[in-house]
Amino acid sequence: MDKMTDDKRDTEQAIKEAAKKVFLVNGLKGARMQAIADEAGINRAMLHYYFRTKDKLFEVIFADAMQEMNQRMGAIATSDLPILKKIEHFVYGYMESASSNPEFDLFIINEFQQNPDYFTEMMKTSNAGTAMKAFVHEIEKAVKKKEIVGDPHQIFLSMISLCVFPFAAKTMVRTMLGHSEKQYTKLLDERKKFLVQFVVKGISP
Amino acid sequence: MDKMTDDKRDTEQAIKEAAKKVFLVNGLKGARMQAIADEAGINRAMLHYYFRTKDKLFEVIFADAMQEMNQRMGAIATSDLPILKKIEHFVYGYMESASSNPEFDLFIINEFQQNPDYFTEMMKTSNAGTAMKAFVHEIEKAVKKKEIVGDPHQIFLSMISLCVFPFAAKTMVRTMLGHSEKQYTKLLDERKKFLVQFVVKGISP
DNA sequence: GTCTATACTCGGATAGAC
DNA sequence: GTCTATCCGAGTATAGAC
Repeated sequence: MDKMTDDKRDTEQAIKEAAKKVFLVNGLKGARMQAIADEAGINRAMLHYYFRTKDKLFEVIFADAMQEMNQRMGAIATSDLPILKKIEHFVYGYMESASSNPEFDLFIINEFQQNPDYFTEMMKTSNAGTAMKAFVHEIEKAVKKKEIVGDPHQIFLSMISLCVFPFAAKTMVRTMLGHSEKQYTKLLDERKKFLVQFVVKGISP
Repeated sequence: MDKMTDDKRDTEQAIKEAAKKVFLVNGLKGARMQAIADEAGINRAMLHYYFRTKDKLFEVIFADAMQEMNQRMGAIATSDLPILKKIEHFVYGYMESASSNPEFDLFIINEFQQNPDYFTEMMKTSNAGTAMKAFVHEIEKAVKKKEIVGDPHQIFLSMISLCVFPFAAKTMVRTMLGHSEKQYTKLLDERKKFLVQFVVKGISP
């Protein structure tokens, strides 16, 4: 009995991990149930046994992914450090989180694009939304106090762009720059430091 | 005879325009031949008559798209203005071009991701590659002359990120900021001016 | 719970009449 | 050149034996 339960949990967990991998790389439509089954070391029928349909399986994985996004954006919410420290904290937090899951950014962008309504709703309830709004508000306050300059939305959008794009468009950029996987990883690693300086200078009065 | 030829050209052209629309939004795999046929006001069989297969049709459209990318990047290559003017020129050129074709950026990123080898080859032959390399080189020279500071690749990547991301992740960012289509368009329009100031400050010595 | 066999659906491609 | 009918492969989902 215990054994059965454990087996079940293990299989379920194995499927989830496999599904995450495959969905992140290929998206909902692009993912193949066979690929997920292979990755999990089981056969297709099992997937249906545990999760009924592809869509249902995706929803589970996707909820996890949103959870991760919340955490990333949570890098924002912390404490009441001065704005420049907060920015530094966000850049490092996001970039490090993204490094351990490079496919994630493009995945989210795409799924957002294909199902805007679903996400609009999701955004309201999730704490990613509130964390971000809070951060934008911090920027607004700092601008009012003349600690930094520029339109708050533009500043926020710029930070997101600078952090996310290099991961989302990884293959394209790598090809453009003619970098190897290793070189690009190095570039991304060094980028944290560069970005903090770059952004801080860009918005200083 | 003339009439037939004209009809043929017209149909072919109609298909190309329809295909471009559908492929840009849905990508190669996501696009449906039926959707293209509907958009062009003909039936599916015609698509095959004119372009044989979906892949062949895509290649034609894609070549056009790369052509467009070349032009965008061509905004770089121009003349020997001082580096800061060149940057300004690039930002305005790219953003305006992207505004008239907002789906393009995400499309390219995705197809790149899914077929890296194909593009790596494409990059070598196309002049988009050379135009970019030239621009990176300009940045390198300017850094050496101490006109600007920072790692040239980081600077280049930052410019691309700042310009491309707001279009590529349009829906996601809009949702995050809670903007309407109109508000977001305004944000993008104002962004050109913001970016030039932001970047110039960020890399000034 | 796990497997094999099979049903069903969708979408790209072809044949053949006009 | 254009249309209708049809084929065929791929991929999801289910039935049923073990």
